[in-house]
Amino acid sequence: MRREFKKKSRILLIDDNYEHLSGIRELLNLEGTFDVVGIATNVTMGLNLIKKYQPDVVLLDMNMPERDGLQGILEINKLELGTKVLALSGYDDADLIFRAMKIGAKGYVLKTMASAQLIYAIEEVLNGKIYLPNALTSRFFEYFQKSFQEENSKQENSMDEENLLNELTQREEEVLELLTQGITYKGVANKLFISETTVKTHVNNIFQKLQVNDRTQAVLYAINNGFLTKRVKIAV
Amino acid sequence: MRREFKKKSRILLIDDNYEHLSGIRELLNLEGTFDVVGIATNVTMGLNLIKKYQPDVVLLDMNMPERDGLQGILEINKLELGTKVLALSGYDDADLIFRAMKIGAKGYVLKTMASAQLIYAIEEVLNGKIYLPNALTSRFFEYFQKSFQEENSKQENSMDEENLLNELTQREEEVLELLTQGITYKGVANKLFISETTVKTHVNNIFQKLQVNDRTQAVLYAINNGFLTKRVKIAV
DNA sequence: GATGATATAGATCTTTTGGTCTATAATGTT
DNA sequence: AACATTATAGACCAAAAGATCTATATCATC
Repeated sequence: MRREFKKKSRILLIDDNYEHLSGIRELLNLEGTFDVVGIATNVTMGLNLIKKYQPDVVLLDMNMPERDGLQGILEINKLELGTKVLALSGYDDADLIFRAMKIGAKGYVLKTMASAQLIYAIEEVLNGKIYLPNALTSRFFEYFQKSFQEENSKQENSMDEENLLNELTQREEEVLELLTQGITYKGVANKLFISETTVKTHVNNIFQKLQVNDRTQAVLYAINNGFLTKRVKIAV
Repeated sequence: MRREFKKKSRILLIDDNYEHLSGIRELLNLEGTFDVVGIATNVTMGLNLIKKYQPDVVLLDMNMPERDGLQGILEINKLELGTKVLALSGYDDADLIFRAMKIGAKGYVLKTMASAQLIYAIEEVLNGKIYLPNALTSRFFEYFQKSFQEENSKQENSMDEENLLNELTQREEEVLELLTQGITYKGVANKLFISETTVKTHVNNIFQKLQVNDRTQAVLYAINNGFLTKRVKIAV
């Protein structure tokens, strides 16, 4: 696959600093393999241009007034045009990096980085990879690990303690699952095609096993102990 | 800071494959800047050696029987000796990478990687950085973003919708807070020094505002709508 | 064939919850 | 002064939830 014969990659730039914008455009145009199909100084304009020109990659500045970069990522992704967003920022703010990556940026580069690295980042992203410079990867993970620290130390301690959820039989798990959706005995009975009293029996057994005395506590126990695994929640 | 005068870095290896263990030991010894202070073929042995020799870095194989690698990371960190764990694995299993990094690995390298890269990884980790090869960074982030996908798309849609929790008065929030701990009317009444009927009134108002009909649903609404923000949960 | 675990279900009773309506005091707003 | 909001609280009632005890039927396993 020789570069010369490849179609030029379509790039769009969004940055409220016009000087910077022009600088990058020059740089990318000089490179020869890129085609800067549009530039915008705010997200709203950018979104319109994206719809119009459907670029492969959008370089999106994170630090803009009003509708900011994070929001921009979400909205670009909402268009579902397969546009890849490469976040661009002046600072290596760990929180910002974390949030940008979390909501779907394909990479994150600093404005202070050498232009060669920017080019490389764009190429990686174009190839479907995710690109984060080593320094930012470090900062990202420090933040990442810190945000999970609490949970980890909790887990260290509770790891040898058995998870009471494991005591539940399959049927009991099904019942609990429905309880975590806020359903009454009658509702559960209907869903599982069993009598209400049977549900009550199951629920009572669940309470015994989880050492709680009511639904709410059972549901909370379930949520806090990985019953609804893969649940992730960090404020954007 | 010239390498020759630096104290050799202390490394410990844990891998159930003895051949591999010896191979790495040779490699690191040849390098000259490392001092392999111990090797172990399982986590239990490894932990003992770590307590004894206090290495700077532990190379820990992820794919071991019985007490596995993830558990190993947790337990090494629990010792709080500042030992840096570099995870080592034969496969680039995204889930495993994610979980290892989440619980505090300082890096993750594949056994198939060139020895130079292993050396580099160890050095980065020794310097307090976090090291993940580009390929694994990509895999990590794909997994990472996927696990947040649901939440992101939810946020896109619900971003303008008002959060019903905002309708609640301060007192109602306090009551809801207690409900999310699984407390009865009587319990809430005692905690807030008000009568049980007052609590009922508040709770009824909360139900109205959140458009639910019982505690469980209210608690679930609260949890799912950022009442307990910064809550993070991914199964280890 | 006895044992144990599981799923099913009925009877009974107490406690808790939830719905509705009314009422008062305090506070702030127009 | 009139009005709205909020926090407080009582009365009453119906529905739901929870606790306890007993009892079958199935299935695996020893």
